[in-house]
Formats: sequence, C-alpha cells, structure tokens
Amino acid sequence: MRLEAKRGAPGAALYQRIRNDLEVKIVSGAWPPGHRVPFEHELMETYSCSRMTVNKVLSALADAGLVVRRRRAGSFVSRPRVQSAVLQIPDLKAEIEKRGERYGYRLLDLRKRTASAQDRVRLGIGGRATVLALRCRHEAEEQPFAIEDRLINVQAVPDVLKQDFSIMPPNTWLVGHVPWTEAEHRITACNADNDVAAELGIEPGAACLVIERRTWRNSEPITAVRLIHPGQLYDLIARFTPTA
Amino acid sequence: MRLEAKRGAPGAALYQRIRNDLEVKIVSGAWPPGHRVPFEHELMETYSCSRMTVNKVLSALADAGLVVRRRRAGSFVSRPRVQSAVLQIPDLKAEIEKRGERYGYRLLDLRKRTASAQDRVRLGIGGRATVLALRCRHEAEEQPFAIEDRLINVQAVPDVLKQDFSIMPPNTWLVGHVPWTEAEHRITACNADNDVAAELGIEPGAACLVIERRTWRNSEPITAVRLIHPGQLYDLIARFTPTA
DNA sequence: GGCTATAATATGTATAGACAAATAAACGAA
DNA sequence: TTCGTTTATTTGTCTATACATATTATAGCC
Repeated sequence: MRLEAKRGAPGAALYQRIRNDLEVKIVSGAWPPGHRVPFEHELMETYSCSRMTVNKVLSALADAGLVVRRRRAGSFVSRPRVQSAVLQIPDLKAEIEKRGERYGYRLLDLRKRTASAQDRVRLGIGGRATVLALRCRHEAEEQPFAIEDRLINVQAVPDVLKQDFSIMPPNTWLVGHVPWTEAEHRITACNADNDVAAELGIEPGAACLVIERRTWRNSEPITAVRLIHPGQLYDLIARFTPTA
Repeated sequence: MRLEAKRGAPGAALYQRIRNDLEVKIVSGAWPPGHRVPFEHELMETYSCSRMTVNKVLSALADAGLVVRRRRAGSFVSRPRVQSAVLQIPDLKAEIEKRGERYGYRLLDLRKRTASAQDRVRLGIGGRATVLALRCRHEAEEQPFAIEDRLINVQAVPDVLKQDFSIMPPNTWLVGHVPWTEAEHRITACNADNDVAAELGIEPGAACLVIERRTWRNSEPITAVRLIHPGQLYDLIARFTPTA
C-alpha cells in the first residue's frame, strides 16, 4: 500500500479522506453488515466531487472486501467479517537475525535421486522426475530451532544442483533466485519422533509445530518443504487491521 | 473512440488485461526485481489507451506490492517477494458445516467474574474489570474437534451477558454482532494435559495445535480465545496466488 | 571540482462526459 | 396469480484534459 500523508488528515488526498470516513463508519459498526452505503451520486453531493473520485473509493473498499457492490442496487457493507490474517512465513535466517540472535545452519543430509512414489505425492508430480532431497537444521544462539525437510524439483530448477547447501540454507537461495506464482501452506502439530527429538534436542513425544509449504511456478511444482519447530519455541504471529 | 478496445479481448476489461500482462511478466521472472516497467506514456502507446487506464493498473500493482513507483524515475518491480499468505481463520461452525459434516457444540463451563491478574494479562487490560470466562467444545460428526477457552471483556461488550451460550457458540455471536478493528493470532503446538485429553478424547501428551486470537475495537480489548485442536485432526491451510 | 537554481519529466490526483452492462422494479399479458 | 418484457437506476469502464508534486538531470556559477 502506498503511503501518502496521514490517511484522514487534512492535506491528504480527497479520496483518502473519503475512504477513511467510510472505513471508520464500517469498522466502528455505525454501518453494520448489510447496511447500504450511500450511492455514488449521493457521495458526490456530500463531498462535492466527481463520480470518478467516489468510484475509486468504493472500488477500493470492494477490493479490500469491506463492501460488496451490486449494479442497480448499490453498495453494501460486507456480511460476516471474515476472520483472515496476513501470515508472515519468514525466512528463518532473516527472522532470527532480525531478533538480534546468532543464526546457525547445518546440512544434515542431501541426496539427488529419482523421485520415489512418496516424493511424487509430496511434490504433486506424475511420471519420472529427479528430485533433490535435503534435511537440515536451523539454530538460534546455538539452540536447535527447526528441522527442515525439503524436496526440490530439479526439472523446474536445474540451477539448484550447482548450489552449495552446506553453507547456505536452501530457502535463502530459492527465494532470491526462483520466482513462484502459487504457494500453499499447511500448519499442523505432531509429536516428535525419535529422530526429530534427537535433532532438536527435545524429549521424544514433545509437541512440535509443523509448517508445510509447497510452491509452484505457473503450475509446475518447485519445492515442498516441512519445517518442524519445538512447540514452545516458535510462534507464528499474524496481526490484522482491516484498514491496512 | 473505443474501436481498439475489442481487439483480442476475451470479454475482460482493458485494464484487467493490461494488469494481467504485467503481472505475468513480473511473477514469471521475465521482469526481475528492480526492472523498470514501461512508463505510463509507453504503456498508453502499447495498448492504445488513455493514461488514466494504465495509471489505474500501475497503482493497483503498487497497492498489491508488486511494483514501487517513484515520481520522475518510473515504476520498478519490487525487491524481494515476501513470503506471506492470507490465512483463513474460520468460524468453526461454518467451517464444519461447509464440509458437509454435522456440527455439535457443548458449553462446558461459564462464569462471570472480576478479572484475575492472569485474565488481565490475557486480555491486555489494566485495573478492575469484569470478564466472562467460557470453556466449550466443538464437535464434528460427534467427534470432539476443538476446545475453546475464551475471555470476553464485559465492559466492551455488555450485551454479551444477555446471550445464551449454551446453545450458540460465542464466536458465532461475536462475529455477527461485535465489529473489531484489530486482531492478533498466535499459533503454537502443545502437549495435551489431562483435562484437555479427556475433553478431546485423546491420549494425554498427544500433540495439539493451539490458535490464540485476541481482538480489539479501537484499541479496547474485546476478547481473547484459545482454540485447542487435536494435531492430526485439523489443518490450517493458506493458499496464495499473487494475482488474487 | 562542488554547489545551487532551473528545467524537464513521471507520477498523483481530480474533473466532466460518455457509453456499456447488470438488474431491481414496474408493467402487462396469459 | 405468475410469467415474461420493458424501463429506470446504479455501477463498470474508458477518455481527454488539467494541474500539482516530487525528483532527476542539467546548466550555470563560484
């Protein structure tokens, strides 16, 4: 979102002030869900401006999901406010360093192989394929922070074979070099098995937060990754303000 | 005037087609981060349209974070693509019924009390306050699906005392009647304690996914809720496509 | 060179006017 | 009544134009 002067302040652009006015009415509850907001020509009167200007505001509110627009009927405050939030799925290296902690990384295992049936399911590919399978550990201040279990579709990203993942985490390289068009995240909880417990330095059976992410580029699978965090150690936090 | 507009158009609006063209160039990587996208007057030429139309496209791309615009310099493809996703935090009743399963609900405990120190921390309030504390269970097809542990700030929502939460889950009432302006979500994993295990019908120690949500209305705390799901039973899925 | 004033240019916002498309509401026929 | 048709209204998109504003490039000066 572009930042102008203050959104509602005098001096801000006219359409920003109009938008702010309407948003306040909506999020404050003064206009409850289902309420019909004034017609464009009414808002033109109210603000002494052209229709293009109020149209821009209402279209933006519709894009933001605060109103629904229907020809001939008008614009209406959206029904049930969806409980949605922008979730930041961080690059662990960047995230840890942002906290001012020392980041550590260790490659536990790497192998190139013809995709097994299980690999094909995880990546969502059919037929023969070559994959790079990695397992590595992320550390913050010497403490294990996450186990990463990743498959990369070599066909989609041939350059990946030239990278040295013993010094650089695969995610850091991928986000910088491989654009993606679609991603899916799945978040679950599981009990640590013996391997994971040993690698993370926790008790077997301890609860772990699991984040699985799959990315595609124009429908071609790129990578599937599973990040396993000790449950107490890691929070995913999402903040949401409708105005945003 | 509009002779050009119909050419090669599958019905979509002109600015939609332009936007799509540019997005493809960006997300495909054809225009890498930092690349200068054509000036508005160049796009006018390319698409034989007015500046307002290409301006609308570029402003929308800027709002979406795909480009950065700088006066006198031009518009540039944004730097690092952030790993973010819109996470749908569903209303459980709606979610379960959408799957075609039977929703069940049971109020386990409800009490009105003066906020304890712990309550005040959870809600983020200071001083004296009255809260409503609920504990309830959500079921899908007779199976326990989640334990909900909720605090409601009675000052912020006095009407809450008039509701009968033995038949209607608090979330269903709240989302329909109490607008909020800010929300925070926190997702963690924990091992089921004996109480939770009994209520969910799982083994003590089994991994659970915990979603904590706090909402405010103009900085006034409304409610704090903790949802505890059996780890195997529940997935949070977030899909993200830049095109939206 | 380094500094400042000036011009050039791209974006930011706003207007008035035009026609298209969808559809709620009124109307009329069976 | 009920069904189809017409009409009126609202939103959707686009144009051509205008001026404001930020910022880069340049020219001129010391």
